[in-house]
Amino acid sequence: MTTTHPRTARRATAPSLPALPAADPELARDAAELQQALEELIRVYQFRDRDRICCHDISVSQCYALDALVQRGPLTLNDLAAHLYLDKSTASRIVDGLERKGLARRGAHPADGRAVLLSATRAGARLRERIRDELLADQMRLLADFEPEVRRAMARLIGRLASAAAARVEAGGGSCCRVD
Amino acid sequence: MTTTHPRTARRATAPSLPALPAADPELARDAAELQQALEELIRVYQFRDRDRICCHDISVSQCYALDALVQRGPLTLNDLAAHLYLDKSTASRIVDGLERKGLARRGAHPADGRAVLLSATRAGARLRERIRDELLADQMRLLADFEPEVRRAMARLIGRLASAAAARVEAGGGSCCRVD
DNA sequence: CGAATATTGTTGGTACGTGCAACGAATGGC
DNA sequence: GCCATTCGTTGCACGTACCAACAATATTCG
Repeated sequence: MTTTHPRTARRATAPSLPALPAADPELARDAAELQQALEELIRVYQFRDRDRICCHDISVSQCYALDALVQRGPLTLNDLAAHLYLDKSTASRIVDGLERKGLARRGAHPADGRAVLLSATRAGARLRERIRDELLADQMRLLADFEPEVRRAMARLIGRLASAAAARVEAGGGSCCRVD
Repeated sequence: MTTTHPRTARRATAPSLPALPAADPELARDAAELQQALEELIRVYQFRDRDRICCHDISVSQCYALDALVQRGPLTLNDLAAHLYLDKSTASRIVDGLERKGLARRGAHPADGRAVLLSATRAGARLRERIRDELLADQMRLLADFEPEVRRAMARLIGRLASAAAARVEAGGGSCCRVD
């Protein structure tokens, strides 16, 4: 325990894992398999994103933020932070970067003097479109090797998984080392 | 173009997107859906990992590295870096962190005086096991809501997708703004 | 063998990502 | 009008990430 990371050690060891579906070997196997596959998937996609996005003079996080601003219209900083699962300070700095590059704008909130309304500029929307097209082209090349039913199933199932995971997280479904 | 990120601008605009499977609206739709779903999935899982792993006084990257060392036995630094899709300097620093915490060790390579052989310590293996169990428990709780066939399919398809993506990346399937 | 070349890992430099705590400004309840 | 709350920014500390340069060792080839 040399460095005490901020997010560190709210409780080091769970006394006993909370309410598991208990003995279901099938479930356990599926979970392990999924865990392994997800880890690989995330590692490789993170790399891909770094590689593909950074050459547009924009970071991956900035790209995600830009995407959110384009897709979900004007957002307050808190909204954006929540959507990205980031601290508002982090979100603020990411917006700093986007603003510096002229890709996003901080506007006044009509009804709340404290809040800011973030939106993408024309240039931001254009860039986002270009990057999106490139990633999509990548994805198409990758998917072309799969049978149509398989790739359709992939998209659907991953969507369901993402939604379920998001719901879990948003429901506070267990922040770090749960305090019950 | 204020800040010139290292990985920036090897070529700003692709002259014309290389060899797409061209006109297949089905494929395009699936790709777009998958893209969207993956983005959400990765965002939420990254958050989960940060939240779950960091409270063990270890960073997400360090955890991935530790996992690789445990699962794949002793590795050289280059091997580890390749596995994690990171620069060797980054990998070296991550190992610094693990070593400082007594979770990994740098050993001499029997056949090559330049190389180091990285391995996890007992403590490292134990920690990795504990974290793995927690993540797995999470995963099980999440999967418990799905029908058995669905969750099995999820695990399998995500595995296939990850493999395909990894193969693409490793084949140099298109580094940033491809130079042809 | 010995010199040139290549590879391995570390370090310096730079910039961004990330969270927490503390802060000023504005809002809202009373 | 005052106090508590909320919004966003900033200070701080550290991790992540790249590239470039370097020392130490291996390898190739004359």
